[in-house]
Amino acid sequence: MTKQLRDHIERVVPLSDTEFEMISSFFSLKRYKKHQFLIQDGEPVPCNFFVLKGLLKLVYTNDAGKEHIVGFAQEDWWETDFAAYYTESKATMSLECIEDTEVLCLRLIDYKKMCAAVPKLEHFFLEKAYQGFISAQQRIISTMTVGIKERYEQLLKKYPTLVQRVPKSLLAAYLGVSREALSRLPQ
Amino acid sequence: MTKQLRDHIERVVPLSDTEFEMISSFFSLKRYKKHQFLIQDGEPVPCNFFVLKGLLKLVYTNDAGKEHIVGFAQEDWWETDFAAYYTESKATMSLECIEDTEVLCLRLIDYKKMCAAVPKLEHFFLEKAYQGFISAQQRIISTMTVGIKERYEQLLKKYPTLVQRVPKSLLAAYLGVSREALSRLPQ
DNA sequence: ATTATCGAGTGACAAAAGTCACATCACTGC
DNA sequence: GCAGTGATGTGACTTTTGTCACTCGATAAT
Repeated sequence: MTKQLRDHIERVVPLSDTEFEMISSFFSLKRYKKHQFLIQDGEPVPCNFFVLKGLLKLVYTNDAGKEHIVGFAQEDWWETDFAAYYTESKATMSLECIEDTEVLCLRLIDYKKMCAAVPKLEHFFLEKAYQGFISAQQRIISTMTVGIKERYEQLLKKYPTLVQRVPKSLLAAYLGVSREALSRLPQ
Repeated sequence: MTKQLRDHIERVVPLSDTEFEMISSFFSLKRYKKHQFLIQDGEPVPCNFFVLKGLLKLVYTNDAGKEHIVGFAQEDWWETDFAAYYTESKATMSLECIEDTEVLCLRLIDYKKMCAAVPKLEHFFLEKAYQGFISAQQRIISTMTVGIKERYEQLLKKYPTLVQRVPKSLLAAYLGVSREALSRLPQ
């Protein structure tokens, strides 16, 4: 069951059986249906979520009520409103299922206990944080430097499987353009 | 001299005198003049830089030769082409002085040795990485959800001192718009 | 089976921003 | 002092993108 999580962590830091037993005791499994919310804008953020199966969207809704996709999360990805999670404040985004989804939930208290119990996990999360930072910075650069068509092509190249699971209207909301603009791309 | 670095680190993790002595032995002080490059696009990235005094710009230049500002760095900020630094590959960006600048340089090998010698530093860098990720994500949201005027106002509010030290043409290149568009904002 | 709903494409028009050209002002270096 | 450079603002025009309205086809719900 949680072999998936163990494999995921061990791609960065090796674990003994007892270490992983300890780790897995801090997570809880939850199942959500399509259209259900894991995080509601304006409410506390209960967990950081590790996706076992399914697909999520992290959505920021502006004052005008327009939805912008901050990120997607498919199998083996972590997702949450990280700023709110880590500072224990209210969510500014929502996290919603695009498909029926199974996640492992990690509360902030348990994250801290877990890192205290197995210190090498801080190294794992450091690697994840570096990856997240690099990805975010590359997305900023992509937005600034290339047109819609190339951004869409970069997305196709980087996440080919994800693109096929997500409607184009949501991809447009992720790329920061209207669905019409994305629809009008040559080819 | 390096009290500045110690204070900076101790805002996250407390250090003994011997720990800090160890830490400071891994850094080297360098001075650069306005217009000098700390990182050249296409070359290896020697260091992660901690700014003691001065002001830097991290620049991505696209195929058309247009410059885009990925970030600025003033006193007590860390800056480098992180993706290239951490993976020991060639830089895709340049890091250049906007003012005469003093930095503490940390090579990747020394970063690793230092973290091995003083493990709690991984926690410090984890905090920095989380901050960097959150900032980058908020910048993405800002770009997607609000117009130029509000982005500029958010920048003013978040980094009031920095804005005064940087020409508006560079701020425009940071915000992702032409300098004319920024210049034409009402008020 | 027949309504709804959703995803997707398209035309017409408006709004926003980019590009190019030019003018001004402050500062630097000789 | 004076020429050169860089920062800034502005007008004119073009290009891109957003918005609104409509259509079509596939899928889901009853």
